[in-house]
Amino acid sequence: MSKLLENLNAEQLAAVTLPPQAALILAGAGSGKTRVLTTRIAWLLQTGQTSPASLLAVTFTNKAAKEMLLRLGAMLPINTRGMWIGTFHGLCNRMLRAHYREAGLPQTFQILDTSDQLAAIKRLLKAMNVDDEKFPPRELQHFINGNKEAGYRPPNVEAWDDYTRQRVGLYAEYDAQCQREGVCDFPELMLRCYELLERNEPIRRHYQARFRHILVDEFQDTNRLQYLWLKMLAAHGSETPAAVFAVGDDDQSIYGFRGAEVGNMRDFEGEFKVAAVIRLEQNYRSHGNILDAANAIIANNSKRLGKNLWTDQGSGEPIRVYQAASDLDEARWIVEEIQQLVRDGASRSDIALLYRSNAQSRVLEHQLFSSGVAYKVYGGLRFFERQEIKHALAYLRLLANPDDDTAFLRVVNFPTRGIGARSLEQLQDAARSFNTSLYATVPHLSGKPGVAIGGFVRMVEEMRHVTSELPLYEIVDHILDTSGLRAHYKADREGQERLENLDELVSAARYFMNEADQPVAEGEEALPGDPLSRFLSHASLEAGDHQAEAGQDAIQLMTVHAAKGLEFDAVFITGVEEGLFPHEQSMNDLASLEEERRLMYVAVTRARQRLYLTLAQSRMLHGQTRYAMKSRFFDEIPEALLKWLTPRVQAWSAPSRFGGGQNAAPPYQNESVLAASHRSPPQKSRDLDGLRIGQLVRHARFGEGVIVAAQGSGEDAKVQINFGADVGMKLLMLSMAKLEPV
DNA sequence: ACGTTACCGGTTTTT
DNA sequence: CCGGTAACGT
Repeated sequence: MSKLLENLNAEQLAAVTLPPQAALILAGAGSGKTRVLTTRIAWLLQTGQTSPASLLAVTFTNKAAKEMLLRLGAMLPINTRGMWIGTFHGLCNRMLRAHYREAGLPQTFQILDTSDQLAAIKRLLKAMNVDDEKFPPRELQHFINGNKEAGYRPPNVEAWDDYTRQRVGLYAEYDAQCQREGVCDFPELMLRCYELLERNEPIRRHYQARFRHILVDEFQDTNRLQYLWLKMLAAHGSETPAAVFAVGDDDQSIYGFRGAEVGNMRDFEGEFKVAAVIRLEQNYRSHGNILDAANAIIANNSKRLGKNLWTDQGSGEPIRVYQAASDLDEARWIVEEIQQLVRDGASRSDIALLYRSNAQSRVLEHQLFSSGVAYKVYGGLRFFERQEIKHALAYLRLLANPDDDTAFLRVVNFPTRGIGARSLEQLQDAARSFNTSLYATVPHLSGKPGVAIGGFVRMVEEMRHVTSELPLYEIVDHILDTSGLRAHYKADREGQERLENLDELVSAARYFMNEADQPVAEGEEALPGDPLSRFLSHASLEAGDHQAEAGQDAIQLMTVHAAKGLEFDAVFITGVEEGLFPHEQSMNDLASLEEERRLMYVAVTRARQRLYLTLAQSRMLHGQTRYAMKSRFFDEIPEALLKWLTPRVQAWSAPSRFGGGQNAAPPYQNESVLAASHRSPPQKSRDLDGLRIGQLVRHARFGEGVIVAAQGSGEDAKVQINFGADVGMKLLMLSMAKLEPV
């Protein structure tokens, strides 16, 4: 046991060894959060305070759950298989499969991912003849999910206006459709599970008596429904509540936009009567200057639970700032800097390029590519989301649950088998009048459509018959051939990769049987459901890696959101500009501005040794050049921590070019401690009082603005300046206006 | 049934 | 600017 607790600092030790009671651990970035969580579990088990079966640990992502299991397995000689450690949705799915009857679901209910759900909503609107201009499917999806995640069924939604009442009606229709088809969307898994516990006393009592310790990771990301679910499962308010051990960081709450409620932390502290909040503030990741900057930034937020990171590693290097003339120059400079770092011995995979929005990656990628620097972009299409994989899964879904209309429509005519829109319309009308699923309606269909679609149904029936006794991977292999999917992609000269992915699906099924879903050993708890249903759940709940093909040593490109939880030796935060970071759609109200600030805090705290902040004075966005001012976050970092690598700009502006046009980007000098690059000065140059296009200036009356264009020369020189939303665009005489470069 | 063209819209994202 | 979708034409 002592070995387990070795090398923990005082706060970590206190957290790990807390008595069984509600606990809130405020774990700052890089403070050993995962370590505390897993050591806590190991300690509870090793000291015999609890058994693997009476413990539940919940995370947000599969990655985090896997990590926890892995580390736990390394700490203790126990079999972690069968333990209730997983994501919120994964655990709910497990419970619903075990009690599908009580939950009012078919045994083989299928899970709709976000795009399936959208398709289902579109189909509903069409069937009900609802104008999708008035009720945009995406908006409706957001409405439905938002309500589910707040715990509201249609009757509970407060609808004061007509429009909302109509949307509530559609919400109800949508739920009815899902029920008819035997499918659950993601929030439905949570809500249905919550209601199961709420309404079924024996089941509720069973789990409440069973789980004596509940551990929650990333508590700041929980939504209202997840909070209620935890409260229910923990038998909050009863004589014998479970001990909930919640770990989180309010300063890293960056998912408010998708329903996360940081307020849950405060509520938890109050409602669960947390005796002592433990703060993990010692950071083992970053050098002092980086932490000082992070602390200084986040200190500007109100409503914090309060926390200050510190390190004993020393201040380290200053934070390097580079202000480029354009997004292209920014990218170029970064790539040069990276090449220098690599020459100095840095490993590419320890360098990250972070950005606020995905659109920014394009220029960076282009520059990396043309310089021959290996890089990896995170956040693309995932394996189980690929078109060909979704098609194959749709056949499998029909085998498991023929009432799944989403799956039916996806493949009834793919590969093409002469079933057109008109036939399907007829089928959908008939299904509506019979109130049966499409599949079940087919036998009632007469005429030519009946024959064509009947053929499809017979094919699926045949598949089901032939595969009924086969192991999972052979089922998958079989449907790929019988459905004609393989043949289809084989005939397509661009289908090679898709074919390979289909083969990969067979491998995934084989792997799933062998590894992820082994038959249970003696005394272990069996996972509910048949192998096929389990595999399909797995595919929906764990859509696969974010196309990060491992192996090659490459620069890591990702959004700041995607970087949460990761760390790198060197981090470049790019596009640190007003309007981009903070994003313009989040600059205007305090709550979202504070989320942007937390995002910046997350970004900064990713760096171990070296942090770069870069920005560009002009940037191509949505097809037009935009000029931005430096981000307000710069003003929140003590000047002494920053090292500006951009020298004071000397105006190198030729009148002929100054007026805009193709070559409006002003030349500049570049002087980096690391990568001194030499660019030839322009042929014609002229000092315009230290001003140039893209330059940020201050005007006595109008405040700060950006020079957008200029015209004329000498006495007649005029500059056009954008002073932001309040003042707007101004054309000023250069000789009259007193402009100060900022 | 499938290809072409016109339009729109455009943070962040896991399950 | 660029991708995704919808409507249109063959």
